[in-house]
Amino acid sequence: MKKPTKLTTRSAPSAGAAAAALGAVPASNRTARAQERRAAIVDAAMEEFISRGFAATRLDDIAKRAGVAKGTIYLHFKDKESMFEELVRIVIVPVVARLTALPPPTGSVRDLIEAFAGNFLKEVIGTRRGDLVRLIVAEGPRFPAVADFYYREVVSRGIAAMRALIELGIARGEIREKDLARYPQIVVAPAMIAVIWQSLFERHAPLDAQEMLRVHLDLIFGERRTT
Amino acid sequence: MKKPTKLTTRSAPSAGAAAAALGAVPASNRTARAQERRAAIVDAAMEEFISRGFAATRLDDIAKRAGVAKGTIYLHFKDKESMFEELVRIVIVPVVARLTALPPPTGSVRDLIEAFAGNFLKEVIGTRRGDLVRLIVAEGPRFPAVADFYYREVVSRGIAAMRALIELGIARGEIREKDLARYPQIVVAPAMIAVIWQSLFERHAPLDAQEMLRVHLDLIFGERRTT
Amino acid sequence: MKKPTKLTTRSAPSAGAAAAALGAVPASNRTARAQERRAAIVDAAMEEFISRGFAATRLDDIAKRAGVAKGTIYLHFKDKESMFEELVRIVIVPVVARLTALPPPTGSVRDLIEAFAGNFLKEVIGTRRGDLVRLIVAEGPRFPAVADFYYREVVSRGIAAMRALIELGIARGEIREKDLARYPQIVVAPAMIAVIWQSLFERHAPLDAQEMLRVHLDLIFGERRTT
Amino acid sequence: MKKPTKLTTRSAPSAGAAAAALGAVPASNRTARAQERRAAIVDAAMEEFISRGFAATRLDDIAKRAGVAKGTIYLHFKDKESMFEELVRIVIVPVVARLTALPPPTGSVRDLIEAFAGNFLKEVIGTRRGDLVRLIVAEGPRFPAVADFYYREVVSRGIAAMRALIELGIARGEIREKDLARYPQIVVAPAMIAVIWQSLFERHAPLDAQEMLRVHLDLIFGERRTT
DNA sequence: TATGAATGAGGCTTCATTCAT
DNA sequence: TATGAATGAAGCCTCATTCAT
Repeated sequence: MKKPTKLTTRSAPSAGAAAAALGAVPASNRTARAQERRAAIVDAAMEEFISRGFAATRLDDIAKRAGVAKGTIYLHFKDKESMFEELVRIVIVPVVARLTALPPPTGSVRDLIEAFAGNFLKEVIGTRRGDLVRLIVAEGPRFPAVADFYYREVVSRGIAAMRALIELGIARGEIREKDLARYPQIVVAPAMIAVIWQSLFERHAPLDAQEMLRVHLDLIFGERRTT
Repeated sequence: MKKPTKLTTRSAPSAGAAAAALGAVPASNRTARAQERRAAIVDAAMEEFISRGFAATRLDDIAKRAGVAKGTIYLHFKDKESMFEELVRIVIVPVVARLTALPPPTGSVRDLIEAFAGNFLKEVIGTRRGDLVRLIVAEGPRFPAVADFYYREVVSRGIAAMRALIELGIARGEIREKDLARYPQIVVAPAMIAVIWQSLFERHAPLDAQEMLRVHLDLIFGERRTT
Repeated sequence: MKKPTKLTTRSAPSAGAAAAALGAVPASNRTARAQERRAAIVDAAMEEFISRGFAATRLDDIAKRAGVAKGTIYLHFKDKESMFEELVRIVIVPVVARLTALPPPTGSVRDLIEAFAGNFLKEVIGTRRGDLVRLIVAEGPRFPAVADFYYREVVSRGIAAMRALIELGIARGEIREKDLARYPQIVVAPAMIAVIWQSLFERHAPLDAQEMLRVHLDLIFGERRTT
Repeated sequence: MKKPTKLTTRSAPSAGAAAAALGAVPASNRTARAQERRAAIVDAAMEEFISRGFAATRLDDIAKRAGVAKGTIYLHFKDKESMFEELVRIVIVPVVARLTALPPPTGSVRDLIEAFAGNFLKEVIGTRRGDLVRLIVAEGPRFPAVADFYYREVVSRGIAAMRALIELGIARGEIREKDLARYPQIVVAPAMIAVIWQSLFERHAPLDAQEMLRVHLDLIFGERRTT
């Protein structure tokens, strides 16, 4: 992070106290407003970057969508490039946090992976977050910092976690293919493909991602016996 | 840059040869030169678009790299957009043509798919053609014409061909998972992931795509018995 | 150049005054400045378009002359074409407004027309407004919108007004030639010719427009008896 | 004239003789062809300059319309500017020549002027030549050479001739208004206005130029008694 | 802090002119 | 002579960034 968030800084005593006295927000109005604006900018920027790519996105449009003046953006971000880089962090960090704080692994490995797939299906594929993945694929080469961050925070962790699951699956005899632990990418691949497919080819040929992932899990774990 | 480029070379050997191969006649020098130039522009544009994306690529740079004047580009392409769209066609069409004219399918389905994977490995993953795939993923949403073309010429055909192979594999008993024929994407997914991985994360964690694809095929066909 | 121009002046007195006259409020300095700039651009553009014609005029030169940056022009006008079209409106509207609010028609028809000719002489012939007329003649065919506007606001009204005067003159017995009311253009023609003559042939043979118009009126009304 | 016409120069002896032997043209084929091309270029250029103005006319379009290659134009004209200047000369000279060699002035002055007006009506108003006049009005200020030439060859002569006629008319008692001789422009003005009107406002309000000119002559000569 | 008018570098594109064939 | 591909200067316009209010 290049810029510390202003959350706990500079709470204007007078104005802040007044606001507190009125019983609205605990934090100073000043700061609260600023945070709202910042969030609005982040949301708007996300939207624009996703639908136009980095280079084709205009700060004017971001400002308009966020309901702020163009100059305001520069109160929160150094410039367009670092805005983009911070953006990816800002959006991804909470997602990673949530995934890291996963429920304790109980039940079969297939159940675990299925649960994970279910989440992914609901929260990523076909959503704005899915488009973010495509955006990173698109801009990664021109933004090494973004690629680095994404690899470090998401990919490497995801791969590691998946590898652990696979090894567990192998140990428990749920997974037959022992080499799979060396390439957790294989397990994740169809989910990624689904993300990309929705962005590019949905209108050519809709893809039932859920069913595809099920078939893929059947391939890995063997067909599920009807319980 | 993975491949050395023809920065200021005037007679691009490969392109020149290709052009010469097309016309039976010695071809008036005039025309031959024009073809060379066009090829040089195509190569240069490819390179630039891949490494910077559509919007961030400057025609000036393409011209410089191709060793022609800026205006010359406009003798061959209407504008930047249609250059990009034509480019994708120009590069992809011969690839599709080559793949369409495949050798007669003999041997086991696994052998066939393995052969195909081998080709893909050699000709796409980690090459400029692979980068082109990433470029299409990146720019597709802003270039419907490109996405359409790519779906029509590459994706739909690839999926159809793969489906046929899978069905053959099922019929012959090589493939157990019957639902696989409904989602040929699953078979292709790791190859696509490999393409993207090379573009984005190679320097973070090199991926042995060949071995990964082998493991994936083992997953589908069962482990190969040592011959 | 017939009139000295406000090359790099920042506060164009006349324009500024005009702007101030419009808004009752002291008008935030911001807005006032913007209006000044706009006026400066309009003046500069007028000057350039008149002396070079539409196609040969460079926005760079307009900006330089107006003392603003190139981009500033685009805060006020969509593009070069619509700037030109708006310009004609901007300059002509107040003139028409002034003429429409004419003094009550008293005295002889000849006096009226003479008064009108006097105004025309002072305010149009040999002035920048006269050059504008020539500019419209020059660019009209390529700017139908301009020709339309000019016909609607100036020509058709002028012809109608002149026809009314002629009919009055005929009714009062001041004008003998009855068919003149069918072609008010005849009455106006020498004035127009004077405008064009000043633009093109002044240096070859100066034309005493005032005297010419007098002779023309003598032709129409008969020679004036020495009062 | 900056470039001597190639009419009598360089008649390739051999080819020329051969052509002559065949009995076709007396001049060499070479030269004849060149002249044809030159004429085609002149026609095409006229057309384009008239409909687009100098700056907006592209040599490409002239070449296309003339059926020659772009380079060929440069074999006949030094550059775009001098082409334009020569063009005006080329087109106007024969017209002037024809008018200079007028029929011997017989009959009344009114008849003479009426005859002239008739010619003007037929040959100028509403024709390409009329548009040429508008073109000169449009481009004159930027092409002093053109304005000079036009003044010298057409305007001054026309004015002089008209003045002579007016004086004759006054001497013969046909024209009452004696001062008219000082401003022959007055006599010509409606004809010029008609030219401009046709170019600009024909679609808004068609003008019966013939009738207007008749009324104008009535104004000058008094209404014609029915013969 | 917030604004948005102003800036001007930089990109795309056009087109007069050249020159090898 | 004639061609037209090639050139590159120059123009229009956009948009990230600044800064006075």
